[in-house]
Amino acid sequence: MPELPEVETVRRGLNRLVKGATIASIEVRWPKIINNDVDSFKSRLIGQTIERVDRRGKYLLFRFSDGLTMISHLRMEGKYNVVPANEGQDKHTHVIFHLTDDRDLLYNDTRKFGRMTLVPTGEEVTVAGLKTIGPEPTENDLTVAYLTDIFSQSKKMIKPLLLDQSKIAGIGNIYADETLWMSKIHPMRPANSLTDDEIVVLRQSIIDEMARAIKGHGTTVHSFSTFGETGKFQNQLHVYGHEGEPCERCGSLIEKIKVAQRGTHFCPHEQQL
DNA sequence: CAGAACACCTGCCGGC
DNA sequence: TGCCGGCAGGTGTTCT
Repeated sequence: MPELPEVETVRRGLNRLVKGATIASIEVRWPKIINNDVDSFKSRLIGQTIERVDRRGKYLLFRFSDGLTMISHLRMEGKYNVVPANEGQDKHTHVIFHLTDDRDLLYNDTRKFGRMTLVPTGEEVTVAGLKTIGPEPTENDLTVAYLTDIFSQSKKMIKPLLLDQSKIAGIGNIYADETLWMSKIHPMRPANSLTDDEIVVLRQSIIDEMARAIKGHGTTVHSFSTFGETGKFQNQLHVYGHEGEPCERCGSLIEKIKVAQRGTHFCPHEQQL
């Protein structure tokens, strides 16, 4: 469920469903998901109440009553579900938070890539990933001056740069392709070759696209739903998953290539090197 | 230090 | 049908 809009959708769902809930006990079936010592992770959380869930980039931050924060990253396939006690588990359920109100908060993850880390609130910044995370893709945080600065200092291709979480938080493979298409910029353009105008357009595309995707409850690729809410944003994608189909603006066929090991979709007519 | 390659996992799809 | 390679919305580590 991975990019920023999907994580934000999960965050809102969690706040709706488990804010104020208290942990009765915890089962960990795949210990590698927990970055802490598993016994200490469990014992410190038992009896704690979820005060709220925050987000930074693609990281969820569960704020607990006793000054603890559980950092949760879903990576490729992590999902949360809230179910009646002892229901809804399957072979991909790896962590179960039994709540005191006869419900369970389940963490499911087909590929087991997701990770959870428990830290004292305020020490999030010591965790790899959050240590170096860049600004949120919002009007206030992502300034033209900042982008101009980081782009001018890098010869790297623009697409892998957009995916670099230490430069901008929250962009993933889908929205990188979508925002480059909207900005008519080839994914392999060196970052320092972008003109001032292109930077302004790309910045606005990123900010607007993230906001639109959040409004649409994110993109659902494998027909999974989040707390009963299926993201609808996949209906608004222009290039991702549309290889071989005509570009909506010019009719040229969308191509799929590999850029820095990632599948990359673009319009060869409007996005030129 | 930047950048690339690889590691971590499972499921699904297409080709033979 | 079965096996095999390749691919998937991500990031942390290790090696140049």
